Amino acid sequence: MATLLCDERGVKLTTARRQVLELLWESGCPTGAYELIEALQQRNARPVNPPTVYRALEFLITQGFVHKLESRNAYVVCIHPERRHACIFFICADCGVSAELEDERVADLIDEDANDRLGFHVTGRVVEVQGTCRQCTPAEP
Amino acid sequence: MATLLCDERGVKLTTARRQVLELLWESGCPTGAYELIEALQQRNARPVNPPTVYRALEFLITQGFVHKLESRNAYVVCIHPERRHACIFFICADCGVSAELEDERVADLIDEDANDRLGFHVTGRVVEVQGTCRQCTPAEP
DNA sequence: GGACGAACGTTATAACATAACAATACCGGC
DNA sequence: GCCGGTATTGTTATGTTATAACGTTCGTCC
Repeated sequence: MATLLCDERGVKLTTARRQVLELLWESGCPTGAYELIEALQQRNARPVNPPTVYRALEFLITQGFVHKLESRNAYVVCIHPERRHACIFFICADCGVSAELEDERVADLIDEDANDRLGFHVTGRVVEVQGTCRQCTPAEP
Repeated sequence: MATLLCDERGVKLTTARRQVLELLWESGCPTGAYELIEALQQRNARPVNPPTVYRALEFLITQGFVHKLESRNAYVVCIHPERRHACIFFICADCGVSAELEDERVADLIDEDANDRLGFHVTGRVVEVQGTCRQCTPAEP
């Protein structure tokens, strides 16, 4: 699917980029750059230097295939890369899994605050929520 | 003021902690830990190692006197440390200044999403907005 | 004044990220 | 084909942010 989107957009999903994206899909949760470097190293059976992975990540983020979780210094695949969106990340402190949710209302409130109260021109938003996911929260009595 | 709050809470605002807080007040904008190390070094005319500043920051954050801007790896004083609050940071990409705003509605929406859609138990929120502040935004015609 | 815990000093290193430049691959026109 | 320009990758080095581990000091309580 990323392949299709890249074709449409006239950009190239090269081997390195595709592999990093695959690794993030397989991982299923936020993953650090150096974990990716190691995984890529193993997959290709040869040394991989940081810039390789960081460049791939930069590309994938620009294309909207991957998000960076600022509060974790970790990277995670985007669940709907086909369109721009205002998303919120819920990151479980226990199991490490992150859930991505779209909520325009939050973005709208933020933009409203920015405009009305500060005269601030918004270009990007980071909304990350810490806590514990359903699986890791003991059931209520 | 921080002194008073610390007394009330039975915790100590030691010299190192007070100095870091002062430096952040004087700086007036988000400041990196290593900038603080350097500034503290100058102020005290002797070497300061990272743990000194990081420990002070940890304390100040715990007490609510300082926030960490995750998207910047920078630290900034809190404008109302006397109570817990749900705040949003607006960070100017141009001049680097950050504005802190309180908006319960955003926090409520996030908690609502967490509860209703994910069964996620929220313990903390990071809401940081990138953009340009009023001063740095050219006036509209 | 000794036991205890909190804070601090010191050294080393872990973890995250980018600069700079050389080498190579890809792709259009000729 | 092959040339030239551009995008991408390789490589080396280094910059930046943060913490581990352990010993020392300091204040306080009995």
